[in-house]
Amino acid sequence: MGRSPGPGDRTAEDVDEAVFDAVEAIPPGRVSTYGAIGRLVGVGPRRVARALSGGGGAAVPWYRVLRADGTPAEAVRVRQLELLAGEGVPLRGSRVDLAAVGWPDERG
DNA sequence: TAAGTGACGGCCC
DNA sequence: AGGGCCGCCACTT
Repeated sequence: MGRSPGPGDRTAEDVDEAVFDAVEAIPPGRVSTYGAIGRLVGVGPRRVARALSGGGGAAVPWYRVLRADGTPAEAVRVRQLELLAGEGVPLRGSRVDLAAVGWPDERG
């Protein structure tokens, strides 16, 4: 008892669940980043990637999560760009314009 | 126990 | 704009 609260308090499953929940909150046609989701959930970006790599279910729009620079993860790049295009997400070359469709909108 | 790996991010050149 | 380097963190070997 008496141990200070920390990230380790949540089980791995709880963290995964929190990540999935945050990703499901991304509106259609908008996108987010591993770092942004991580900040919402309270974990690092690599932990977010780890959670998404495990699947999470068909209800989780994993393809709406990109790298900080708007580029998709290499491992799923083709499929991701395909799905994003299907939602009408505007692409600048091979990267998404986070300033335009990024979520949450962090501009003041 | 140590070393390697990966759906990352930020800084520097 | 593009590419390299290092730091992070949890998991695997």
